[in-house]
Amino acid sequence: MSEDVRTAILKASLELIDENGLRAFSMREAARRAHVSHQAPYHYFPDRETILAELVRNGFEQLHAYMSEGSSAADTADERLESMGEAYIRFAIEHRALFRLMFRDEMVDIGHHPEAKAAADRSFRLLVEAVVGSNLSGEIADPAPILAVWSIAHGLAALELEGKLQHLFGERTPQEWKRIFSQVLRTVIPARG
Amino acid sequence: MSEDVRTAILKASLELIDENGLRAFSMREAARRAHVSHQAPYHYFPDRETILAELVRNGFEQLHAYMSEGSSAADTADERLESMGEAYIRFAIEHRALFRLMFRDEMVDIGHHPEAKAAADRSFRLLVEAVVGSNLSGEIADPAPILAVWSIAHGLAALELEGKLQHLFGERTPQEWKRIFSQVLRTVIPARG
DNA sequence: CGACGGACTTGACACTGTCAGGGCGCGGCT
DNA sequence: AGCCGCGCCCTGACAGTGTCAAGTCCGTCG
Repeated sequence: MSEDVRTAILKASLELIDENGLRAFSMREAARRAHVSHQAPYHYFPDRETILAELVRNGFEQLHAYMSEGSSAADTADERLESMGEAYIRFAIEHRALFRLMFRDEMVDIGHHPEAKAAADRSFRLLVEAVVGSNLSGEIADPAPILAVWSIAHGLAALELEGKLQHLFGERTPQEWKRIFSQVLRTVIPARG
Repeated sequence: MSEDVRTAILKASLELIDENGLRAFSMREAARRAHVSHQAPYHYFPDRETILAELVRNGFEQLHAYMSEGSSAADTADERLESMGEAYIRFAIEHRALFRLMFRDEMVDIGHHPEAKAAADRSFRLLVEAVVGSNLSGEIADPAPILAVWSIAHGLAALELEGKLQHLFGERTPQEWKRIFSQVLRTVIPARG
């Protein structure tokens, strides 16, 4: 039965940051929403950070799903990259607070939470494979193309989330994000097709 | 005399986040370091966010100085972009906590702090001019090149700060960052020189 | 001299994360 | 049957936080 309480706390925590941003989360408020005492969460998580780490893990698993779904429908290698970049940005926009949490070292030090780290690594590997073009898991010969794709997708997502882009252009649909991403990418990786 | 207290509070606040990260800042601790009571800061700033907004403003002015200094020593347009990108990343690495603060919407909503916003806009314009190649202040015809440069520099900086890159490669000197940035950029903007 | 207002103080409130120390019910052992 | 232990959850306390309210001192001006 106790799994109910555990999942209720996680659910409440996610709702809090989803609805009102990262600052809206607190252990006591999450406990309140789960209809338990303010100490009940400590039975399942040693501290606040571990609750957030669990959200981060779920987040990276969702991101993985977004990206692999996006890329699976693509034919060429270029289309795969475009779809993955668009999926990355779409995930960030659809889960703003969670995305921020996933990339906030001081809130969740991923080195202390192996399961979250593993999920993050799986997402990273998906991206590497899409760039390198095979499921090779050995050394990375030239990191520049990977960095290019990742930093563009992450940079666009971060700047958009922090409100630095919408005074340049207003709201954007996922379709438009895909175009923007691939346009930026092509400004960079031209001789591929 | 009272300007002393004001600057002492700002100095203490910056030291706090510099030394121990964003979470280390609190009004009361800053007041303690400035040897004033916990309410003295309220005489100069209406609330916590406004103190941080002042740090953000100084931060963007520093970033502007980094970038203009970097680009002034360059001859070609390409070199200018490389130097500005390197300066952007170098600033982020040398002022980790401050850089994060500057791009954290929920900590400092820049829309509520016109001076901070103005400083941010000046930095942005510097980048635009370096990309477009003139001091034109009219419409932006094609945003893709600007987005490319900005998102790559910002993406690299953000991923590095959040510890996502050093397991790929270890520490990097500014020289190496310049090479990485221009390499990534050239993977993207090839036919320029 | 006395009122005033700027610069700063002490005190309080509700909120937070976390430590300490309970209680209650159920399973297993003697 | 009686007791013990333990999983599960609770109440209580503590130091820390941001901010509101009210007070004190002191120089300036009428």
